[in-house]
Amino acid sequence: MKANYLDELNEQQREAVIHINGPLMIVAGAGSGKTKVLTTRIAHLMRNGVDAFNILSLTFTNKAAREMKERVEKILGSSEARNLYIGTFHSVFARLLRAEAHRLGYPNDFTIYDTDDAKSVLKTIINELNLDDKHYKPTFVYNRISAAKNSLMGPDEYQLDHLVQQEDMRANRPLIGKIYDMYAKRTFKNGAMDFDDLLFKMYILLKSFPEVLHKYQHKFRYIMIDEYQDTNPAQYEIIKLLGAVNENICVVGDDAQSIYSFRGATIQNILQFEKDYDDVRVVKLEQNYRSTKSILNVANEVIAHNKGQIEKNLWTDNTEGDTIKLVRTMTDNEEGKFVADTISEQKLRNHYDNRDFVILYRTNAQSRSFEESLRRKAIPYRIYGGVSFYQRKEIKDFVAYLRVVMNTRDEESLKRIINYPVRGIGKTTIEKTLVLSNEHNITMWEVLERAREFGFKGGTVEAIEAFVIMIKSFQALLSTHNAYDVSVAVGKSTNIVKELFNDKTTEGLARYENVQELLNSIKEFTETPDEEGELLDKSMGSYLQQITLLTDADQGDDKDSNVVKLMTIHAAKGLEFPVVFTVGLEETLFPSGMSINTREELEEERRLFYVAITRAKSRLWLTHANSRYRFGNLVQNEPSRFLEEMPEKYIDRSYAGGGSVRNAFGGGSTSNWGGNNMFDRMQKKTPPAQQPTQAAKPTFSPATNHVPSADFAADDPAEMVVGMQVEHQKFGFGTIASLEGAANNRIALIVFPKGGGEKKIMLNYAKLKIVR
DNA sequence: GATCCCGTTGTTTTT
DNA sequence: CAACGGGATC
Repeated sequence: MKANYLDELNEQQREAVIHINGPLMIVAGAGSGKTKVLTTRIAHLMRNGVDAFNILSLTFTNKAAREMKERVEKILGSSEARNLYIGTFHSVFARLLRAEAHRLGYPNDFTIYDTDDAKSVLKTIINELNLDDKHYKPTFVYNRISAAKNSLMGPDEYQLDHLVQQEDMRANRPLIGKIYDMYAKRTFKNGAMDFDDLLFKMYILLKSFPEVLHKYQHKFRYIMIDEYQDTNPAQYEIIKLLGAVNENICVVGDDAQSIYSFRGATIQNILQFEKDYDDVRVVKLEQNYRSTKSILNVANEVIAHNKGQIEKNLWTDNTEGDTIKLVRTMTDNEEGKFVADTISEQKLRNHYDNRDFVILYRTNAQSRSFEESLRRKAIPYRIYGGVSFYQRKEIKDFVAYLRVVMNTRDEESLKRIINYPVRGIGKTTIEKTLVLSNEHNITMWEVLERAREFGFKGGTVEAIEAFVIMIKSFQALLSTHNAYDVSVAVGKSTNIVKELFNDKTTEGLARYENVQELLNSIKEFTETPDEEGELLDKSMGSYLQQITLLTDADQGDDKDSNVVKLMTIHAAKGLEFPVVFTVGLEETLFPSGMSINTREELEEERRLFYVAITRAKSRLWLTHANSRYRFGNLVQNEPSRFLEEMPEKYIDRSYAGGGSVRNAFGGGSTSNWGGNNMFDRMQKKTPPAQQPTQAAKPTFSPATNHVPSADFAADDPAEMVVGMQVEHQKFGFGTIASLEGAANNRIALIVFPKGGGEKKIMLNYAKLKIVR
């Protein structure tokens, strides 16, 4: 054990670490050494006689959990840390539920449904109710149910709650409560829990079984929660229950970084923590060790635009550093090119490696232009997020076998594989099976097991019996072989591997490789040696649980891969990089057009921006494009309002008008707009063309200089017809030349005499005022 | 039962 | 501009 571990802390950090008993709230500003405090505190607890078995630590990602364990071990110099209970809310509760599920009537090897599985079940139910799944969109219904569960509202409460019912009525979807009810029953029948159930059922478990609650209250005497600002009411209540006896609850968070309200998180949890317990000790970590003064000052000033925060003053001893560069390009492609060029230059000029750069964006869809430009310059990169490996069809199919082997109640997975690969169990048979299972109130699997008894005949019954025997043979294998061997057997007996191997198309090849990769991952999982006697759960059930609960941040962070990283700002939370590009800073994109309707939404967008800025250690670029493709159309975007909230002092706006500068120089061709030109201008600080008005807001001049009428207000697009005179905010007055597209996606061709000629305008997107 | 073509649809953010 | 789903077709 390092004797001097306390010496490495500043005063506030030490105060947080040595507080052992009683509720503690650590308000940890960005880059203030939060992880260090958390890990040191755990080590300190253990050094002061607290048994590792009695410590529960909840994190946001599995990766954070792993790191935390490693760091505690390092401080302690022993492997006692392996006994700590560290993990994400979801994975920890999944593990506890796997031990207790029988009490709730679930199999201990219950399946965990990911979002796709859940939506698929919902779609089935919606169709069963003869509802239109275009009106009752599974995604919409899923979100409603998810929100309900995250506020601990079951189907009955949902249907009895006036406010909720009113909302559904107003949305013209009064039957969501009914769907919720059926969905809950169906997933239960399937022996499956969705993500939200892992919290919701955990709560139910603790509430309904006092002996269970007592057991875990006694076990988890010390509870630590990271990223507390992103917890939702369900998590809040569970923590409250678990911590009620000892009240040794330590929460760590930063209200300025609360960015998950769309997932039910409520910032109130952290704002109210002091009122939840008596004698809450509050420690504020206000020294930032990560960023330059310039970066931190910009961040502080931006976040100051939000109301009602926990008061704190984040400061740093670091150097002032470079100014923050603000860059405007004409298009999204040029934005991509600019970033790639700048990365090349910075590598040469400041000796950075690829791994020092990150490109942060608001939406996953924005990655495209950066991928292209990086590929063109042969800069290796890696995208985090997007479609996960485990969401690919061939992987889901294979995993469905494993799920059925573990839990035959899982109808969703069963339906997926019952005739894949084709084995003569067709649509009619499946329908019949489902009807029988409903009639007799048994699972689909039981119907299959008793197929002959239920009157299936000829080839069908043979096919079914062969299938049942096959699955049972896998189950038998499970008791003598490990997860990997069983998986290989599945691949062989089902012919899936062979079939994919024989498919020589490019996609077929990719699918084959993906399945091989899956098998490899199972192998790795089963064969990773137990670390110093640590008993890891190597069962198939544990594997399946792990892969569905993987977070984006968890995907292979090959420490040695020297590549530029691309990710959403959400995915970047908790990370830091020497050089950060935050891109797409435009109105309707960042802040998102979906989140500008209430103060709360806008403030969350601003916090997101704050998170983006504070990821940077030494250099920060902020970029935006004049126009970009969205929904297949070129749209013009105003620069983000957040850009106006930054203090001039630390900002270098000299490239703000990249496009205009280029025009001023007369170089019209994009292709010769090389990075070197850009770089040269940067070094020489050549004043851009519109320098004289720099002090004002030169960047924010609209594409044309139309000033909207005083009474400008958007009219209903439905009323617009050909020949009508309209006014556009930017393009001025024009005439509708033609209209196309369906009722709610009409596209008008409008002639703007002063605003640049013909424009195609999406009516439900652009704001147009009818003149006559 | 598979494949192809067409139209529709969607872009916040994720455990 | 994708990607996905539904329907028609073989």
